[in-house]
Amino acid sequence: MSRNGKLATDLVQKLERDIVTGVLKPGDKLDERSLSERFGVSRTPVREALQTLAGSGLVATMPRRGTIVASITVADLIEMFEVMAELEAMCARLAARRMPRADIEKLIALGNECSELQEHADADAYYEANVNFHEVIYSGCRNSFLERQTKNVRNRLAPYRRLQLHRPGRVKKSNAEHSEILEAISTGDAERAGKLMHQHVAVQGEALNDLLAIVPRGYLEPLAS
Amino acid sequence: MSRNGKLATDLVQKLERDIVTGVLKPGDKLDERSLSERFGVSRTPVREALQTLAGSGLVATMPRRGTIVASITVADLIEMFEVMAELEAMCARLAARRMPRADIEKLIALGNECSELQEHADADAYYEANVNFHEVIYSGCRNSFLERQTKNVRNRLAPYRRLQLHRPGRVKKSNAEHSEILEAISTGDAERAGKLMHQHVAVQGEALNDLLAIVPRGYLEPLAS
DNA sequence: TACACATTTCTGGTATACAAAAAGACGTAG
DNA sequence: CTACGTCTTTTTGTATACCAGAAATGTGTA
Repeated sequence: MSRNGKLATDLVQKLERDIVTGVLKPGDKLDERSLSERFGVSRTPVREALQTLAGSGLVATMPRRGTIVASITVADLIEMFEVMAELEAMCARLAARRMPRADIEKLIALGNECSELQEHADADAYYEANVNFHEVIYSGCRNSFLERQTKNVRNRLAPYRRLQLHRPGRVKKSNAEHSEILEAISTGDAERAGKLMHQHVAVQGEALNDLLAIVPRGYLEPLAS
Repeated sequence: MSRNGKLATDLVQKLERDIVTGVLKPGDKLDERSLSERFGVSRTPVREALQTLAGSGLVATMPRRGTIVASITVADLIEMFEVMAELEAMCARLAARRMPRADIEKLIALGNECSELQEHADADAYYEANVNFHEVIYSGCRNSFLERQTKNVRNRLAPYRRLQLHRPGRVKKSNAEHSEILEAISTGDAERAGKLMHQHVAVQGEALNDLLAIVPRGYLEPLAS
């Protein structure tokens, strides 16, 4: 059975996908034995995978008490969105200065795809296209370290961010903002691109209250880190 | 023998300290068996510690080829400093808006300490005080997530950043910049604080060439990630 | 002398076994 | 009937044994 070659890495990717896509929800227990027999490997690579995921913040490990999919406090959520807005704004600023023409074309295409999907009110499909749109901008900043850093924070926020789109009217507004950002980038207006992206990503004021109101029980910790 | 309670965590902290303080240098091999007998534990916690450090980017693990203290490419170095400047700038902006009066007093004290140490040309002591100065600003941003994120990147850059201070005249200039930043923060001028901090941290133009010129052989990878 | 191939050795990856601590179940006492 | 304490069970943390793959070395041939 046991195929060679870095089983732990595979597990990390599979678990990461399950967490980011919402198959596994914040607070879910990740039992080592269950996982090991589910994936047909021993506990060792499972433990390594969990260790890695803990390092990137996607899961939380409490000594002697097991590991769960990371659930964060309201304070953490606010802080992380604050940082996320800044990171994405930086990506947008740099992208406006550095993104090659070919990628701008790609961005335009994805913008159009978002617009089309918006009509059909398919939240999941739109979410996918939306992710692609943002990723092209990450890539366009031509700073692979910033790109990795940004994706990491995004992944950690994914379970909560996904909820946003279910707010009525959010998809339409989001799409309009995409158009503005796209225009700023393609004209090379770095400052404007950054500012627009910051507003696009930041969750503040009433929008924050709305988000908090629809976060399911268990997604948030009562208190403590 | 084996004392209970999360040996791996201790190892992470010890190795992290050794890397950040320069006892272990980029490119140094981290042999699992040597480490395990040096610390008197089995390979299992050693592997977990290395896994964790790999997650935070301080060491690099090549499949079947062992792990070394992370050595990065010139391109990586430039990218990371670009992000670092932005993160510290964000800390400074937020600190200017949020830092409580008591912390500002602390910052003034540390600024003075830096000034005094500058006279004596003790690079290591100055480096220490300099770290403290910056950490008070991280803390002052009142965003613990941003604080952790910033410290993480700083740790990864530590082996290279330490080299900067050995450039003649750098300490004096750095200290002058601290004064300006301090003034901007204490007067609540967020934009100015951010801009000054960005310039303070960013390594660009001739300064970059100087830095690259004194990076020891082995600190940088020839190519590839 | 230089290069190619085989063998050996060393090191990392995986599995399993054991120990310790926490959670849960059960019984008894109040 | 409830509450507390003890025992069992479950699950994590650590150690050890085994396996596989890559680097190093040695040998033979061109």
